[in-house]
Order: sequence, then C-alpha cells, then structure tokens
Amino acid sequence: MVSSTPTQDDIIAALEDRGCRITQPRRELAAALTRRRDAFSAEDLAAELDGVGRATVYRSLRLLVDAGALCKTTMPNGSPRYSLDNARHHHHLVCADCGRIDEFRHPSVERMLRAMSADIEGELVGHRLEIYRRCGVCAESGR
Amino acid sequence: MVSSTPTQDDIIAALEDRGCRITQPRRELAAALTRRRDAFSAEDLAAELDGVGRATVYRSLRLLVDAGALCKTTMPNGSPRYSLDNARHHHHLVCADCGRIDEFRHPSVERMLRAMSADIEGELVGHRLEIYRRCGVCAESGR
DNA sequence: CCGTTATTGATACAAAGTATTGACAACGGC
DNA sequence: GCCGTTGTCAATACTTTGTATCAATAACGG
Repeated sequence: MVSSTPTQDDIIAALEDRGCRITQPRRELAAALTRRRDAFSAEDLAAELDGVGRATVYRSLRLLVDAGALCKTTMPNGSPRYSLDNARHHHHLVCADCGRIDEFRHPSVERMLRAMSADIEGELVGHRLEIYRRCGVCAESGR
Repeated sequence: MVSSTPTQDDIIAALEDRGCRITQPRRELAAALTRRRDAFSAEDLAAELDGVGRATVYRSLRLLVDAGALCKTTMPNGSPRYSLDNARHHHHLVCADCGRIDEFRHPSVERMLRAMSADIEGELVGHRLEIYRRCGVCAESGR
C-alpha cells in the first residue's frame, strides 16, 4: 500500500475501479488535482478548468471523494475544502490561519472511538473529526 | 452551574450578558426555542416565527451559538442543525436515521486531545467532533 | 465502426446564509 | 416619563456551495 501523493494515473485508476468512463474533462481535472499541493475550494478548481463545466467539476469531486481519492474538510468558518487523500484512514489538521491541511493518524483517535462505543447506546456508524491549530509557519510569522 | 435545559429567561440572559438589546423578535425566538425539544433547521424555525424576518432568525441563531446557548451540528449529509446547549463542554451524538441529537461527554475525548497536542506541531485552537450512530429507537424500529 | 448509454455543459434551482438599507424601537440619561 | 442615540429590524438582493434537468455528445464494448 503506497501512501504518498497520488498521481494523475492513480486518480484515473480510482475512477476506473468504480466503473466510470475516462473522459476528457475527467483527465483534465485529474491533471489539475495533481498540480495542486494545497487544499482548494471547488469554485477555485472550476475557475482553473476553463473548458470544463462547473457541474462537471462538482460531480467529479463527489465521485473522487466517494472513491477515496479526495478528502473534503471543513474550515473553522464552515466552508469546505478538498485535498488529495494520501493515506488510508486519517483525520485532518487544519490551520485556522492559512487553511493548510495536513493529514494525521494518531492511535488515540481509534482508542477514543473504541472507548466510546462501549458507553454509547446504539451502533456507531461514522464520525467527523477536524482538529484546528495554528501551523508552524503561521506561528513563526507572528500575526 | 446548572446543566439542565435552558429556559427562555436563560436564553435572554445569554443575550443580555453579551450586551444585546432584548427585542420583541428575540423574545419570540427564545420562546420558540424552549418549546423545541429536538434539533431543528434555521429555515424550520424561521417558518414557525411568522412575524420575524428570516435574516433576523439567522442573526439571532449566530448570536446564540456564539453566546454558547445553542449548538450547531452537522448531519451526515452536511446539512446543519441547531439544538439547545445543555452542558458545558461536550460533543454530539447524531442519529444518522432520525436526526436526533444527544450531547455527551466522555473523558476519552479530552484524553485524546491531550495526547495529540503533545505530538502536533503548533498550537491547538479548536476541534469539531460529531459521532454518528443509529439511536436506540431507530435500531428497535427495524428499518 | 456502430450503437448504447454514461457523461457533459448550460441552465435553472435549492439550501443556508450574509450584506445593505431605511425605518424603528430599546435602553440610558435626564 | 420623555428623548436621543444607536442597535436592531424586515425586506430584499446577493453569495456560496452545491444538485436537478435535459438535449447533445462522446466513451466503451461488441
């Protein structure tokens, strides 16, 4: 299991695996995604992909989130951001200042879920966890 | 510190504490809130408050969330719900079927945050955690 | 190469808010 | 108790983040 940044081919493969057709717009989108090293909004991406319709961008983002190739994260103010998915199961460290998103895995998260499931009535079906911080860069740069 | 369901006066007091004026619309809104035992959408509440403008409902909800009298929670599909805030710090158990929201406190959550803060670069400034489950009622009712 | 059918782009619509603005009504001072 | 200041209101327009519709197109499978 490789856990480094996915290439354009990885993204295309994720779509193929789900039985999707590999169309020109999807190829362009995949290329644009691999060029992005940061988290981005859907509108940003749509603006960058001139020939591709807005609806197609949103549809493809949803596909890729479902396929596990992308993550959708929520900023402190509630607005959504997308980022490439590098690893298996993880959560997100979101910088409250610059919006930078890092993935992280910490055993304490799974431990917490296990501990809770023992004390919670009913069956756990999922969770949502974002950790907001000030990243190292923002902390250094004063502000 | 009382941790039971807030009364209309508690809600009004939360606004006074923030230096807000106690207006007729806000009184009506506070009354409507205490009548609600479940989680609700802003539009629902606005529809119920006939004489009160939609913008006023949204403004007041934001005020009350900031004041800590209300919680804003995210359903699995991403749509927001508001509910009265009963206790100090807590997280939310959201039923993925019926949308019922319960508050819960579990020491493992704070333990997790402490454990993580030791391993995370930068300063933690907040977090967001929702636990999705099937509540007892929904589990029993088959479906 | 051809037909089927998923996909596209355009457009309209929806949900959840925020910004603007002139009118109004709380509250604080007297 | 009245008055002026100014926070708040209702209405409306606009914004953001999508989803629904639909006729036209282009992938893929045979």
